[in-house]
Amino acid sequence: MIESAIFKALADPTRCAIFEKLAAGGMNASALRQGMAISQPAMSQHLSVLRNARLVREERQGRFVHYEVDPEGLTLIGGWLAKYRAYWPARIDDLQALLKDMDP
Amino acid sequence: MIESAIFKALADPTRCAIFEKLAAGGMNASALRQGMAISQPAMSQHLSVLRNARLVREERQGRFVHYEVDPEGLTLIGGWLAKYRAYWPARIDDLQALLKDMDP
DNA sequence: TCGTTACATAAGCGAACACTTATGTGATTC
DNA sequence: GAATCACATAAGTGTTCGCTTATGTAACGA
Repeated sequence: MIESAIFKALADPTRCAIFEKLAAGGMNASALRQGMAISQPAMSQHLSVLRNARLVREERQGRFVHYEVDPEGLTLIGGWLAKYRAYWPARIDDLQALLKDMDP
Repeated sequence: MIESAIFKALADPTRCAIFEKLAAGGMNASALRQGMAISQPAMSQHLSVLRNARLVREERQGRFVHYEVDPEGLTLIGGWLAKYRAYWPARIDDLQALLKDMDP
């Protein structure tokens, strides 16, 4: 099942934090480690999982690798969520308000 | 981290399938097992995980327990997704169209 | 009350997971 | 071309996960 793969990628708190950090701005793997008690191989493995889930994408920049949020993963989750819109609460308006609040 | 808990609940393909089945209509645990090669304790454990993640809620009906989708979990995912709306693709309109398509 | 039904919980086991240390690979600098 | 830096990969290990069988509990019917 494809959908469970992307959820599995987000099932780990460390990967959630990495993704959240990247959402605040793309950066390379070393910069990501700053302030996170995590080894270099662990970070590399987490990024690999996030990349396979299409939550993150990479771009070689010399000897650095720039990582950033891949909108594709978020779209996949959005699509999954949309399948169950019938069960969204009446508070869906609240959610839309939240969406507006999140606008830059 | 709270958000990773709900993703962990959906990280298992079997639980994904259970949730999807419940989304098509609430039913009891025995009915859920129909057509799914899964033992009774396994089903019970999966439902427990989904319930703790607020993806599913239960209601005692005699000696049956009726399970149904809990909108709360979907709202939590929606809230998580909303945090990263800045990274939603320009195709967000496509998603909204998809949302409309999903309307009953 | 006795048996059955519907479900939950306990305990144990193999597989997957997240981490570690060690090593490999590719790009820059000297 | 040698050393170094940024990162990936390999191999090993403790923990977690999802399953199993066995047992417990609550509700119903005879």
